[in-house]
Amino acid sequence: MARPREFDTDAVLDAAMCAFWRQGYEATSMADLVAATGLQKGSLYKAFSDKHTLFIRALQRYLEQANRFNQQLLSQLDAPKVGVQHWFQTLVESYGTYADHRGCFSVNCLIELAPHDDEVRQILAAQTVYLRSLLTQAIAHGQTVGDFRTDMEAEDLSMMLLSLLYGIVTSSKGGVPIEQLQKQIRVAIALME
Amino acid sequence: MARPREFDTDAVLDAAMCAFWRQGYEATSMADLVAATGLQKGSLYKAFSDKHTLFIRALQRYLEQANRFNQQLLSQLDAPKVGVQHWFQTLVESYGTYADHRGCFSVNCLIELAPHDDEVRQILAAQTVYLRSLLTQAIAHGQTVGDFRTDMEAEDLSMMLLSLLYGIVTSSKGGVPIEQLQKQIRVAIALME
DNA sequence: CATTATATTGACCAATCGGTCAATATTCAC
DNA sequence: GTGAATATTGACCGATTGGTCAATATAATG
Repeated sequence: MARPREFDTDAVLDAAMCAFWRQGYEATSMADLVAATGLQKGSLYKAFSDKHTLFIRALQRYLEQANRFNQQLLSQLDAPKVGVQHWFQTLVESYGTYADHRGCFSVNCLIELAPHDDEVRQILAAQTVYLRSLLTQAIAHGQTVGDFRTDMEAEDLSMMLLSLLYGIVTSSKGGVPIEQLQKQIRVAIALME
Repeated sequence: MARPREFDTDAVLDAAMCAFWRQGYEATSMADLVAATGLQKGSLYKAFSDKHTLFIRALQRYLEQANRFNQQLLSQLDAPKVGVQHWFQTLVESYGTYADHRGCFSVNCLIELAPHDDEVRQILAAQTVYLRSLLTQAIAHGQTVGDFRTDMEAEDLSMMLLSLLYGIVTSSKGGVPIEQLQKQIRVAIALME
């Protein structure tokens, strides 16, 4: 018995996510978001309360999509080493080939917001725990089938691999060519054999 | 034959650097810089032209100081493995224990500015080249004395180690405890033996 | 002391910031 | 069609943004 929404919430969140992803939180103005989403300012505020809430919603949507990918590529692998390497390569190829060098949204948020934004920090901490559990499981499985060295704990190897991922996507923001990024993955995987 | 400066340029640059380091470029206003440096707005503009120029000067000063440290700890090591590990640990201990989680200024700049600020990107690219050369040299030396494995190129190992450093300081911004960061260094060094 | 040259100061500026809201439009239930 | 409920619109707001500048102060030179 009321007027229905004219826009698709998910599409609007995707557009906002893209803007925040490329420019960061502070550098993205409400005017940018109006342009990116196609909504009027008032509609944005009516639907999402304020800039920060809209940002959190966009971040959460990003993580949901990322985790669908992570879960798909890291769970129940027949060939853990190849699987982990493929997951890593695919991520870096995706993040490292955007012409606008937008990098990884999670890493961008860690750097720009985590130190002073409790909500963002908490969301990203939970994300790290989840991703690490997927990665640790894959590596531990790989150790049982001889894919990875067993003189180191799977927990420690997964932590290192995750930090390396963060570092590689950081390098990519400075314009390091994709071939150099890919080579680092091969080196890291080789060190874990 | 004219009135002399009342302030010390380096001290002002240090104060500005600290503000940019903690809050990022966009989130630091000229009002913040006035408060941090103790100068009046007009004096800041007279001495440094504009916000961006001031930022570049602060970044350059940061890199000079960082490279004095890097050069001191990575050149002509009698015990390359211990030396590299010590350099790494000292950096991470420093970056990972600031109460404000400011992280590494270079990494912050890579994430926030490198994609759309040519000057910053160029400065950081040169910095990466320099730091990598120091690190590669130390590792190559270590290979000749049996400290590091020789089945991998020193170039590749140094690249990986540098990315790992970037990743570890990124993790530190999310509040990962220092012990976990230090453990990653030990694991990485062990993998290189 | 007068001149020259630069430094300091703080009032001032247009533009933009995030955010609000009254007016209008649109839908469904009756 | 009427009324209730929500959506959309864009003008509007005070605060803050980066930046300017005329007035004043301070030094070295002659």
